[in-house]
Amino acid sequence: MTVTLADVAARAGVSAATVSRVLNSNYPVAEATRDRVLRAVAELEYVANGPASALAAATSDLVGILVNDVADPFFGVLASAVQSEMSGDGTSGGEKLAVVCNTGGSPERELTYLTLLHRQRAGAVVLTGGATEDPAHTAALAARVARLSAAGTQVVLCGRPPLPAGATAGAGGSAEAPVAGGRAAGAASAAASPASAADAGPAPLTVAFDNRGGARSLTEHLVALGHRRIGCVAGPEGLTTTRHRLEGHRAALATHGIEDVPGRTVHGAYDRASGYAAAHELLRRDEDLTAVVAANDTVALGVCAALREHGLRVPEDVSVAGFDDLPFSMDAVPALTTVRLPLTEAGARAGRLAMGREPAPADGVVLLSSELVIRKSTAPPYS
Amino acid sequence: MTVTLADVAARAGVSAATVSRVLNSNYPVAEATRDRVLRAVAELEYVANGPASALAAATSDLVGILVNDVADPFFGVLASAVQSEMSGDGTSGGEKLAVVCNTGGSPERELTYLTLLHRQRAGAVVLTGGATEDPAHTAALAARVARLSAAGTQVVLCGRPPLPAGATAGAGGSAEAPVAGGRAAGAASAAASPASAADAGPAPLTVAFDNRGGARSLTEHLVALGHRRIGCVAGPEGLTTTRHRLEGHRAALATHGIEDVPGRTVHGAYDRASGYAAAHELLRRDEDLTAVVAANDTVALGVCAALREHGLRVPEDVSVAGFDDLPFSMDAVPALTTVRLPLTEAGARAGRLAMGREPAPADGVVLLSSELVIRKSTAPPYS
DNA sequence: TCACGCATAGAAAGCGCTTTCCATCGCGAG
DNA sequence: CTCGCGATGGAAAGCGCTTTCTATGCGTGA
Repeated sequence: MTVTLADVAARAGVSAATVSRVLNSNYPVAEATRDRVLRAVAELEYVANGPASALAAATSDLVGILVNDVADPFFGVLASAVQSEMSGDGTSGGEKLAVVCNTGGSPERELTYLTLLHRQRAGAVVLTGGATEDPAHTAALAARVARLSAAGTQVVLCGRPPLPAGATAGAGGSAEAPVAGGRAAGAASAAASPASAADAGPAPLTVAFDNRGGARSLTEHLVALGHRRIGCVAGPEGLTTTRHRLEGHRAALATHGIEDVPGRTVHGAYDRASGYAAAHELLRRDEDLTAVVAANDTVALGVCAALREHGLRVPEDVSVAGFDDLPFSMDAVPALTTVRLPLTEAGARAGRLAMGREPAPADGVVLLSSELVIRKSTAPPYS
Repeated sequence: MTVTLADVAARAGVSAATVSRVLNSNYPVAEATRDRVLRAVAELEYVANGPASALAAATSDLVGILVNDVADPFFGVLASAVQSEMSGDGTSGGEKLAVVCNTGGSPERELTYLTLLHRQRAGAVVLTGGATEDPAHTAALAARVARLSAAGTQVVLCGRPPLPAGATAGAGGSAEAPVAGGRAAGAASAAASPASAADAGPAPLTVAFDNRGGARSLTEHLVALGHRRIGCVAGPEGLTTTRHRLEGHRAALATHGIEDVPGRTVHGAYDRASGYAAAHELLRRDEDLTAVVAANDTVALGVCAALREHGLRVPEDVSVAGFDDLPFSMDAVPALTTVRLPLTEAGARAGRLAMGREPAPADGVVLLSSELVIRKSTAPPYS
């Protein structure tokens, strides 16, 4: 079988306890003994049994990161930043296994992964990805998060809004135990309630982007250039991010007394195909748009492609603006005007917060501001 | 504390053994009993302790995926495919926690993660990322992989060549136990050697790309168009992928009797900045290049940017070809001519192989062929 | 010189689960 | 009517590690 602690102990001529102490270096061990143990470990090529350690110590060195899709640059960059921060970047010796989980944007898989991470007794979890506004899912999510917290796991939401305060405590009890009848039920819940208050554990933290402000400044940039007929390819309906960006866009319009024509807004997914389709639809409804703000950079690329097919030049005929400032945006032709979200900073801070390497803000929320990046895809209309 | 198996058992009025059997459904349990247990589980919101299960069952439901950088689309797409295949895609109930680990391209971190995964007793590991040709690292890697295999973990290499056959067995013993002296040493190794032969476990499998063939067809495409002065921005030196692509390129040149001028090849990293710098360098050396083949699509983007700065149009003045056919390549302007690597298929097959859902080929290697994709960035010279 | 305290290391009790025996029950066969 | 067997469920032994509690050996002050 595999080499165990006992084997190492035997080889080094010490007890298992001593080996454990050497490896976890949290107890005084004489130099000579330590050397002997370390040598035995090397000779035997001993690799500790993680599950056993986790069981005994009641905590594992696993930390999780949930993303919608690693293949999407937005999440890729975010995940990369979070991970390098969480796994200690190889610097500190405290090796954590930072793992990223792909939810594929599915709320169910999100819950599943949260449970799986809970099951693994992960030490921390960073949750990114679109937050749906579906109350049922929000409640279920809040309940899961509350349970993770209760188990001592630090949860950090990144790039999404904080969980509704009430839901955290409320949903767990009501939504999750539909079959509360039975003989022991009364006693159990009576015992559980006070405990849950005490066991609340680390409160969930949040690192969010100022989507509203970013969208607003983007549209204002367009308005400042002279655009009045601005199309909007918004993200999927029912996502807070979508709503916030749309609100920012509308706020800018309102500020400048521009009518918000409903037909000029089309919803779609955060991918190129949606942008392509949406742009065609927008053009079908109104041939005279002079600008289009897209849900994000990827969508903007699709919009540009559709525009080109219509024989329209960007930005001479139609200006196009993206969002996120993904890596490829500066290389697009024309280079995309967009709103830069501090993805790397967000990921890093979320990671640090999760690992307790950065003090949590009083209200538990870090709001990161965005920055308008003006490049070549926007210009005055009719130029 | 947390709810344990025993709590559920008590609540359901059965023994812990029964609860375990219900949850792992691998033993006949009467319908009524099962219902009672399931209800208790729901009421108590029981979440099994993964480490404990893993310890008792001597296997965890963790499966790992190693990549260089999730923020890089190449790995993002690959990881996404592997993961959706490994985590059962939500279809089968056998929930695995498929986790992706970012090595950042560092051989050390690669080894570290392998050890960490071993420590967690991962059920399977898919290893992607550039394979260095450094013998020391290759040996160390082979040794780690051998140990994982010995522990029963199925290892699958994806998008990289198979491990050298000899190294797998050889390196473990010689490279890893430098301090073999000591009283118990003789006995231990005597016992270990026969065991390691028996414990060999599942042999590592490989899913590789035909980099050589792809590069060759790409350069031949250029030659067929009439190009003779072809620059080459190769990947980092010391990587097998780099070497294979370069060999393919040179083979094509040789076939058509075109001299392989050393100065026309420049090495760089797999990123945009390298492509940009390399193109400038290439132009400095030879103003009259009519085409450039890049290490991959991302690099090609950088090459295009540099060319543009030189006032050269693509493809009218200089043709540019990429490699990989990443998602953004079709949207580039001009759309990139490139070699499509079946990333998704590779990831999916690697995932299936790792999970034992697909029979392993006799020689343990699956070679996926590439496909030349001709788009707008290549054209006849001087046109 | 002797007791006392400190620095080390060992013994052993679990951590929560899986799984191998066994015990029990109910039933049809002899 | 009794015996044996299949179908269920329980008891208990670990899995490999951490950690408390305890024992030992030594140096030191009185």
